[in-house]
Amino acid sequence: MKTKVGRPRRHGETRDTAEALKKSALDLLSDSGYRNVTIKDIGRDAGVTTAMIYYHFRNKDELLRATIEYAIEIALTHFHDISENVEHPGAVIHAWLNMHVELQPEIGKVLKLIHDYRHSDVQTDRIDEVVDRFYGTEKTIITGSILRGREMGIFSDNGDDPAALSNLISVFLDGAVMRKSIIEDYEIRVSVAVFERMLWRTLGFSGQFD
Amino acid sequence: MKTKVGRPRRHGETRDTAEALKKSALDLLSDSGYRNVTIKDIGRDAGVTTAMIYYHFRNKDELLRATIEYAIEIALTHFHDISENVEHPGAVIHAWLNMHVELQPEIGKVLKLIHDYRHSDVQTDRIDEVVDRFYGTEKTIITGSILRGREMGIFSDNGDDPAALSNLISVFLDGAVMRKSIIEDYEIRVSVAVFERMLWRTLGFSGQFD
DNA sequence: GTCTATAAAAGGATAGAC
DNA sequence: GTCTATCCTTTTATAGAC
Repeated sequence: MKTKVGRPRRHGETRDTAEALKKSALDLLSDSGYRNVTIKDIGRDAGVTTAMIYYHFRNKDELLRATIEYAIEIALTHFHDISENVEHPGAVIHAWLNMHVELQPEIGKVLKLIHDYRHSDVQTDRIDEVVDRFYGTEKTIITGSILRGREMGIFSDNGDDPAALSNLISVFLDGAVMRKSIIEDYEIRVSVAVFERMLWRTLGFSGQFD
Repeated sequence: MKTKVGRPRRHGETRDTAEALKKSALDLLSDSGYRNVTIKDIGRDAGVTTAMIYYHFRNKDELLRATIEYAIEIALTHFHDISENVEHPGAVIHAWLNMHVELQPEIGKVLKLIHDYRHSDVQTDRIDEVVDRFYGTEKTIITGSILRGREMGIFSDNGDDPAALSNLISVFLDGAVMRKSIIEDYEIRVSVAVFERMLWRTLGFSGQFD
């Protein structure tokens, strides 16, 4: 993930501090919610004063926007890892589901930030774009796997639209990740496993990779 | 829903204004997010001054807590409507899914408030309780329908735990409602329909009610 | 129960030195 | 690049009259 070129630096922005700030912002904001987190809190957590925030970012909203972009970039890295390193279409989807279980806290943070920001009065254009990319990547990977699986004869073609199925998976996973962040006791691993079984049934797949 | 007895009134709390305030709070908070909404906004929307809020509620957090309770009470009313007026177990689940499509904005508001509140520093005990009741009611209704459907021979018993299936439905619906509030274009109706088909397949049900 | 007026606090943002 | 000090605005909350 090189953003050296193409991303306009605001002033003389150095990586270290700006990134530390985004990291702190991500943690604090997703954990305590926007309302409880002040510019001062974020600075303290990152080990700098508030003035530094205004050196690196135009204002609090800018920091937030940058933080969401930052969080999504990280998530997208994991997304691509799977699509590039896993072959079997069933295994891709399996890995996909599992990734959400393993990385629930991280993905939960991203979702929470997106959700928080959604109906704010801040200009959301650039965030819209990165959110679209987030869900777009997911759709590409899952839809592609379903299609490939059908071509390979692993999945049966029961007429369901692959895009619709992909959407189903995506929505369920969001729900699961969110539920886990609302209800501590929620057994996300079990829940996702039940969903997976249901999915294989729908796709006419045995659930055995190789 | 009579709360006349048992719920301690703070001062001389009259229904009209207090409820108007909760209504306004629910709208504004779920729409713009906590951070953009001030006590003044809520008062203005409800047609009273800020002082009135402090007459009816101890502080902003108290108003919020009351608002969440209020929102969940409303949702629970819809919940019970279905379980009491629909007979066929398949139809109950169908109605359940549909209710989330129809009432997405309202349920979305509730979820958003719950989510917002979750990791705040406010004492969350009373909210925990009402959230548990919210999900508990859902679980009771859906699990009961599945069991009843199996007893009636409408659903086949494939060994899946009814509670786990109920959970699956609940989580998916939360995801769908949330997705709709994040992505305007998301076709929640279609998405839920796809899910329903998948569910009937899992339950070995034709999808025909009578 | 509701308002006006105002106190008290917090938070966002900036100037200027190093 | 980073800090100290500080300003200014917004927001929460209260006192007291009607």
